Amino acid sequence: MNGTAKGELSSSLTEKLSRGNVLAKECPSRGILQDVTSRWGVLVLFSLLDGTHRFSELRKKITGISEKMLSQTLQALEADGFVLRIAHPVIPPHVEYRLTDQGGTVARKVGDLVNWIELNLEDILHSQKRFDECKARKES
Amino acid sequence: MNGTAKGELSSSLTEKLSRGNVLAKECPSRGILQDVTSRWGVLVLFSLLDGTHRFSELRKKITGISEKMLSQTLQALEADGFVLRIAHPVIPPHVEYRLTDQGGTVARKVGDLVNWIELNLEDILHSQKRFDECKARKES
DNA sequence: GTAAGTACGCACCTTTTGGTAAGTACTATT
DNA sequence: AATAGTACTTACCAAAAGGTGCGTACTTAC
Repeated sequence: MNGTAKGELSSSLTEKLSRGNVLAKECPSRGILQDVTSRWGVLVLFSLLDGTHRFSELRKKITGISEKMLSQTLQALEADGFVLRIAHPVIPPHVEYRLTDQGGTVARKVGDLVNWIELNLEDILHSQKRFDECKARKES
Repeated sequence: MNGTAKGELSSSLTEKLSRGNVLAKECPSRGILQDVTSRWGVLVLFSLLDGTHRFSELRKKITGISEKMLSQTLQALEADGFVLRIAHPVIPPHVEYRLTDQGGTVARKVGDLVNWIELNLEDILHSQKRFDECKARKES
């Protein structure tokens, strides 16, 4: 019921420099969020957490990603300033990708989430099964 | 070069109970991750961080979401055990949504990411502008 | 000389996601 | 008596995401 959307931080600190608001339809923060949380964006950030990788290394590491999607998401993350692209002018081409400082920060947050899901996977899968069975019973 | 993918945790702890691996194509953790990081999933979790909400409250809070998408993502999050749905058997219908314990944990991680992006939005937008200008110069 | 690897871009097509509008069943308000 | 609100679902359509295969330009290994 006060001016700020969430009670956690007081507006004096929060609104100093124009802060984004993802809950607002037109806010550009939604776009950034999508780059970071997109299907492949998450996995690329997560992969880059353990250091510099070449294009082909990422392709092998992230099973199932296509070249098109890999280059597309790398470009989006580069544009946002989360990933640094270093091209060595040699033949055959040699390009390296690594996280920027900002990228490291987001990647660690994303990695946190990913790790938690990986660890709690069994639990979650059980929940899903229970939910599905419950629904099936009601439909019969 | 050891058995585990990431060096952070030793395999003895990590692999005790079958842990997921998002980097593997067939791993069900990818599906869960998508529920959580989907366009609307993120925003629903984030919104529920400050307490129980009714359907129509969420709809108003998350600007731009359609009823269809809201109910769809709520159901996915409920199935995963992140959101609890409490239906009061009255007319007109009264349904409340809140985070489960597990849901609270993921939502806090998601919220962390969202807050960071909101706070650093200006910076990121500058990066994007620089990147676009750079690209435009090369194309001309 | 043929194949493979490097890091992509492009065109075409399919799949998934998401929006719109309508309907439901009932009540409370005007 | 008509309208709005509650929490949805369903059918239909548009838009976005994503996959496949091909091409590039050049080198190294077989």
